Amino acid sequence: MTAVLQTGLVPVPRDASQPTSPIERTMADAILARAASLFSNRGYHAVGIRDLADAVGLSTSTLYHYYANKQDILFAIINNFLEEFTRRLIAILRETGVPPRERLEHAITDHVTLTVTRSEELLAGNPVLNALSQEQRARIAALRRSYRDAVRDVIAEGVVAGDFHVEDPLLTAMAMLDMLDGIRSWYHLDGQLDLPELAARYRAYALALCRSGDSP
Amino acid sequence: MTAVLQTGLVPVPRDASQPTSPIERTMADAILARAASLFSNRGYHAVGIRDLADAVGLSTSTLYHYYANKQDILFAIINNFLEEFTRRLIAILRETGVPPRERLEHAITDHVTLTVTRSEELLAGNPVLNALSQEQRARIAALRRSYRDAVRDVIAEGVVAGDFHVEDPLLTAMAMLDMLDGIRSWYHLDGQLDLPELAARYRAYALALCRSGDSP
DNA sequence: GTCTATATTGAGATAGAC
DNA sequence: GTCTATCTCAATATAGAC
Repeated sequence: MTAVLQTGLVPVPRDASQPTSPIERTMADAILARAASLFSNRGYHAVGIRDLADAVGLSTSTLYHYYANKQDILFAIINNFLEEFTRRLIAILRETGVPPRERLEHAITDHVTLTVTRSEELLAGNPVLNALSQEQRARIAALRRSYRDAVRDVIAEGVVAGDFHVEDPLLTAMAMLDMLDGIRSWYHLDGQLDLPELAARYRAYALALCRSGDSP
Repeated sequence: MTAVLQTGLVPVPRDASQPTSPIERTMADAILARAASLFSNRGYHAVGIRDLADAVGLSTSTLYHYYANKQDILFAIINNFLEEFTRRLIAILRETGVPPRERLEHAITDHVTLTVTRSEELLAGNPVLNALSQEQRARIAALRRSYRDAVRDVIAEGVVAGDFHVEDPLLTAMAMLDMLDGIRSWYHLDGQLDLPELAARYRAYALALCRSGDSP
């Protein structure tokens, strides 16, 4: 089988002085996209190099032209997504001139939306991380930690502002993120609950957590 | 190496008319215990049959005397734990003569405690489930569903009693369980937060979720 | 950049004796 | 019930030509 992806994806011949040619960039990205889909549906270990090659219409050797090994493909998927995710969410959480409560609500909305719309790239569940190298895991952990801390900070600011009441903003942040991360394991777009409604419910849940110190 | 586990584990010679002899029961359980530990620490796929055999001091052949394959060992661990877990938790959630709110609080306490004290057996994270057969997955899913529904019911009862205020008790239950399940991925007993305190915090979070319909 | 063909390893599982 | 020895096969990865 010839490379089915190549056909529509080569836009224009381009300057070859760049380290990575446009077509290679595109192909590399296509590999990631297909791999994300397969890993997400069948699980990382259940997907072989041959499955990946078939899915993009390449031979296994050619796959190795783009990525050194299967592990690197997994890492690229997780890291690419998490970099974008973290950057976006932290920007929201730290937006100046917006009260903490609103920043948190925006963040929840975005988090839920990204979780639902890009669930295939969301492979950062603990068990697959075992397949990564120590350095790779450390990188992922650092990204997640920076996001978690940003959530903690916005909660703490809300407490200072008198809007929130919690004992331990970090623990509250972790509970909140676990709650949000769980969505990916059961939510399907074709269900009864549409995305805006889902996000609205989770905004309410998140705010409730931020006021868990209120009740007796 | 001889079977290190055998020594202390054979209590008394017993009637052999039973399908499973006492020693076999004990050995089978010992295999599960070691396997749970290995799977939990290194991940199911990263642990080989030989690792398992070494850990219990048996040859691989002898392992296959107790379990038909690796998959069945995984299933036995998950299913045994989840059966006990579900039975206990549902009993708490349905205790008669106790108001919904208290039942929920007891359940959270037990859930958190079991999560922390028996984390090795808690392998029911989505990715490993892929390694099971369809029937096995269905069994696990049924157990989890029955627990989830019991939580939903106690929330709904609390709403009727006027103690809780939520739009959708099922969704609230799912958010709550995801929040609780997340604990296992980051909590370690040697941390600053001890178990009673952790449980107390999560009781407060759970109650807050049950009143998420209060706030504006 | 892509292929065909193949090397290599390590896994799960089994045979058959004791 | 337990062992030693081995089978079988699939998976990752590579060699080398085009």
